[in-house]
Amino acid sequence: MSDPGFACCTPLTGSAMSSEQAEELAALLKALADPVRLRMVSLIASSEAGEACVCDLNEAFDLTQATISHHLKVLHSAGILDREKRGVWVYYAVRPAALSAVANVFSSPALAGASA
Amino acid sequence: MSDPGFACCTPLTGSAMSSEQAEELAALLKALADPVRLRMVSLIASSEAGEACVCDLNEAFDLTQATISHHLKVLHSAGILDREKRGVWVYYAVRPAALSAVANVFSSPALAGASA
DNA sequence: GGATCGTAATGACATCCGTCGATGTGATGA
DNA sequence: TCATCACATCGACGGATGTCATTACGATCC
Repeated sequence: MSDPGFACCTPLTGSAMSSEQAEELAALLKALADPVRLRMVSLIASSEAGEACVCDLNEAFDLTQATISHHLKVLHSAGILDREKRGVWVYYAVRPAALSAVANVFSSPALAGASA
Repeated sequence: MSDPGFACCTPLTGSAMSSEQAEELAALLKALADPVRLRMVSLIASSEAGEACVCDLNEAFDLTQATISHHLKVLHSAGILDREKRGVWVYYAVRPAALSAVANVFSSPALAGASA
């Protein structure tokens, strides 16, 4: 198609990121790409015990309890939050590995190209 | 309402992340939370010159040129890609600051809680 | 100047996502 | 046992998003 006989620009190294890896990372980012969920993770992570129960989050946001629960489920399903039921209350805690995985991807020289 | 008379769990430190900051970061993450766009950024960043023209990306993905252009526009609008027209072709280059900003947020102790 | 190529913009469509109200469920306490 | 509390789930609605076909624009070449 069009076959100009020469490359229009420098060739890409090709390795880059596999489709599979991109889908995985995209799922993780999609779970984080929401202001409410971002603040949820931030709140939980910055809490003293590193965890928070749903009742606190319910008061921290101007949203319905159903919506809060929905967002927590999204974050839990993505592997970003751990869920633990203690007595009547349910506590959520951030899984540091998930967040550091994101940090690693975007601080890698292949993507950031800063240190190169 | 309900006034239980005692906190059901440990209090949150409160500072965490502002709504404004959360919206900004969410916009950035939303632009990245797509497998195609993730691979685009990866391809561009891992190219020899750190940039790529649309024609290359057109061949790298099994998508319409219009869709490719759309994704590039999203990434450019989010401040992730720089756009430069040289002759007939348009070159896109990653803006390292945008990616390192994401890396910084998710490697900060307030969010990752790893070093605490 | 006209034809052709590379890219962007537009409009349409299907699907996904955030939010809500209502309901369900399990544990606690009177 | 029954009422209440904490949380999850369901169904629905409006808006955002990914994709395409088509059109428009600017640069290059003959």
